[in-house]
Amino acid sequence: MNRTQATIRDVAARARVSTATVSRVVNEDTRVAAATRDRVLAAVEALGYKMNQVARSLKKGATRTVGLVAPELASDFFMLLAESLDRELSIHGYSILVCSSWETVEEEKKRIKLLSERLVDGIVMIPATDQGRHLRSLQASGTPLVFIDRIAKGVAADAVLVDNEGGAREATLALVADGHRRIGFLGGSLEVSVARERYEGFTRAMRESGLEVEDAFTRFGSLHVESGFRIMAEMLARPDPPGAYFIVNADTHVGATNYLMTEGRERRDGIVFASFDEMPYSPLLQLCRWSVSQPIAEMGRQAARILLARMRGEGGSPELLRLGTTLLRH
Amino acid sequence: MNRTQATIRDVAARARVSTATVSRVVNEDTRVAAATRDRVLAAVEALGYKMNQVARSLKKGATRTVGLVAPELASDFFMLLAESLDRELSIHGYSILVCSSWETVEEEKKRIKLLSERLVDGIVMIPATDQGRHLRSLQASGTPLVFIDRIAKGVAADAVLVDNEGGAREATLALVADGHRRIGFLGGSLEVSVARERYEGFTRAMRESGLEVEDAFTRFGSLHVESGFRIMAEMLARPDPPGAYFIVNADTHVGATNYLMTEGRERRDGIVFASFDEMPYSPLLQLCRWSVSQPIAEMGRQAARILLARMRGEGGSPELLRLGTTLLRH
DNA sequence: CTGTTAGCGCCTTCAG
DNA sequence: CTGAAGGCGCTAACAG
Repeated sequence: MNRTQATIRDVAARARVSTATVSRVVNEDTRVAAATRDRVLAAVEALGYKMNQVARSLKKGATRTVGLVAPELASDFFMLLAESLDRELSIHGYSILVCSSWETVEEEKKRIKLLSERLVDGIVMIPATDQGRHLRSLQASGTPLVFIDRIAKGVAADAVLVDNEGGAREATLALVADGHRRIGFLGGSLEVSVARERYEGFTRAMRESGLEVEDAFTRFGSLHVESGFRIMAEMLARPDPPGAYFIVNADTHVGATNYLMTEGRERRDGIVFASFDEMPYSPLLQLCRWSVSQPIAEMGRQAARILLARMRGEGGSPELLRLGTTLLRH
Repeated sequence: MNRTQATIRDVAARARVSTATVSRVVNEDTRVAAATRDRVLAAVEALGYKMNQVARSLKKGATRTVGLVAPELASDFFMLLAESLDRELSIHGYSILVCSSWETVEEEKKRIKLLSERLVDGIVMIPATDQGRHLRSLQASGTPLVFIDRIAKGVAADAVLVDNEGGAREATLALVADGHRRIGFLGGSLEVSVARERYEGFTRAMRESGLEVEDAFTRFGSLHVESGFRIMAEMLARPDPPGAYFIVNADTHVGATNYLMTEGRERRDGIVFASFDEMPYSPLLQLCRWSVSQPIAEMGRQAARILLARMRGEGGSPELLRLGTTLLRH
């Protein structure tokens, strides 16, 4: 085994052709005589030649790489998305460079800069916040950007979202139809567009049903398990808490249910949830009556489709896709 | 905004220095006069210069990128690992290129080739199977490789594993101590080292306790939710199923519990689980009495540590790390 | 302290 | 159908 990797030159020398011909062969250019091609391929085989994609990228100004930026990597939503994106993009020869923004704009900015220096051909991102001004320079440089799940302001990019307001409204109306009149809201900060839209769907459904949205029955936290645990505990510490709740996402839902599991059975009797997200472990969420299922894999497919089109150079004004959700009864 | 990205040359021209000086400044080389540095930095600012990392990588023969290959991206274990790795590696300026092997060696081989062509500086992988012969050429090329969670045969690489046998044994012994004598095993294929080792821990504990491992009480599937659901159903379809089970991982556990949730309460009364993995939703796994918690974040940290050392060029024989697990009572 | 120069490995006209 | 040659943007000797 040779210490150093064979280059296109070594192959050329061995096959007694020029590097241009080797390049043509390995790139499947048709304008090469069959005999020459065979000689080149034999040399490739013999030397264990492997193309240096970095050199190729430098020459072509494109890397066949897309960046994926998310506020955190350890979330069910993110991983399903990443899997869907990988499936779609790898078919077309793209690799995925993942990075976490740790839920802050500053870190997001750094990641974007990094990706941009690495000449990624496109970026898919779940923005950490509503703020999108730091993405301007990216756009100016011509790198396609597709938002997914959430959207940031101040920058015109394609986006694949779900109908958060509609889904939340539907779920809340289902609780109302079940006869609940005192309904609480357990959710994430309104600064995150997803949480805000779901809150709006909730309040709209309440208003349409002639019900009051009581501040005392509303709790905002982050979108994490611990937050769900805490705000559920806070809620139940109140004198007369509601029996039904709309919950903003899966993690909050898990946290809230976890809290109730630490309490006695009598404490959770008569408590009912309607919640965003349907996960493999959803059947275990005993208090869940309604869940709003998001088409996560489809979001990944659509984002990949749009990004691929942009990377192919297809122009046009930004596409804003809002996919529907499905209400499930448990 | 200029149509084309400024290069080191544009900066050099504007600052009236050579490209070498610009290179020194942007690479924080100290041997540059303060006045010159300032002029260069001003030009960098004015032109919005951004280093082309692809060109840099070509020149240096290193990309500050590590590949992460896993059988699937959509698993809680994988995503926690990815997060931990990203945290550790990004500190040192490395980015992560993720790809899925879709649980097959052929696909794994393709991904490895891709990563290797992209000149990643190192690879962390959860092998899809025991087979590791296709990783030989990678090793020969000098790219450091660290296995995590599982290990493949036929190739000498560093590995970060957990004590699967010990953890499974401990959990099984706990069930025995609770008075159970008829204990079933719900698990993954023995061709996956993780499942095989846990099965061995289970049988060892049974043997040590003077108990029989009955084939009729043993079910192998994949390591997924659906598999857990199915094998639990199969087990309970038997005339006289056991009341206690050791379950090989979180997904199988969720699947098995999901199945029991579809059945009446009387059906699951008296059924108890001991299982590998502790997840945020674990409190919802009502039938779980004992769980074996894996230090996933620590595995990521250790893998990153080893990989960074290898990428720094530190030699030595492969390091095989086996981290301990923690038995938790529920 | 700064500049000149020679590539890293590949692609791509342009000739032949 | 094939070869020669000039970079892509950056770094690293080597001079000065």
